Amino acid sequence: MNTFEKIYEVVKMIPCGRVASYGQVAAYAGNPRRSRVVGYALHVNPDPDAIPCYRVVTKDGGLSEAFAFGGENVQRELLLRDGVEFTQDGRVDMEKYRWRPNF
DNA sequence: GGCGTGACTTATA
DNA sequence: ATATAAGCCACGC
Repeated sequence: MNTFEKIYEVVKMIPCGRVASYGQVAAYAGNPRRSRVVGYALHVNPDPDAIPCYRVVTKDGGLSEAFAFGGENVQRELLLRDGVEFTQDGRVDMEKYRWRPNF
């Protein structure tokens, strides 16, 4: 399986109400240094219907500055719709909403 | 195949 | 705290 497909698989396996960081996805894709490829993979986003790129955030739980699949505002709505709350800093509470496959 | 770029992360100064 | 370097992989030229 190519790195891209692995990334897609990982992103698709993110449950509702949870968010994962690029590094996390990259780590589960095989190597945490693939975070860049994760960004590119979501950038091309061949299947946005199965690949909720809005559930992928930076390590700080914040959205990428270049995030523009529809608008940062849209992302906030989608995450809120999934039950994810935002902190006053406009970031996701990674301690509570970070994707935890082991948990 | 090389080079530059990019939705990132980590390490070092 | 910011700045810089390196690492990884895919795409376009």
